[in-house]
Amino acid sequence: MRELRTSNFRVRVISLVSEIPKGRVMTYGQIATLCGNPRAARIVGGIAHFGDPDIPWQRVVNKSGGLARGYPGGLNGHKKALEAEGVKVSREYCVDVEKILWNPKK
DNA sequence: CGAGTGACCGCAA
DNA sequence: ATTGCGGCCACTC
Repeated sequence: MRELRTSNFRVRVISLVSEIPKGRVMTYGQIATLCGNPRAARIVGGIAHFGDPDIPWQRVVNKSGGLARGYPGGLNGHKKALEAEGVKVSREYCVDVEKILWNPKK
């Protein structure tokens, strides 16, 4: 079933991130890995930067649990967005990734 | 079609 | 412990 290669990767990432429940976050590396490309973590961020208004990219953080660098508004905007979702963000823009890391397979 | 860029990750000094 | 560099794949222009 690889006929839909129309940016299959992008569709996969979007679908995955789009299914992240409120109060939970995922790391770029994990998303990329679940997508089938553990080295495509950059692509995930790239797709987010290009635009996908239907996707809560705010729930996507890096492996360090830190917020994205190029988020519109800065880390403070991203932090606010996560807190609005019920995610506890440290003042250093770090989330309890070990606590709220969401696993779709589970 | 080709080239450049990127919201990352991992390792090395 | 901290900082710097490269690599990888996909997306856009």
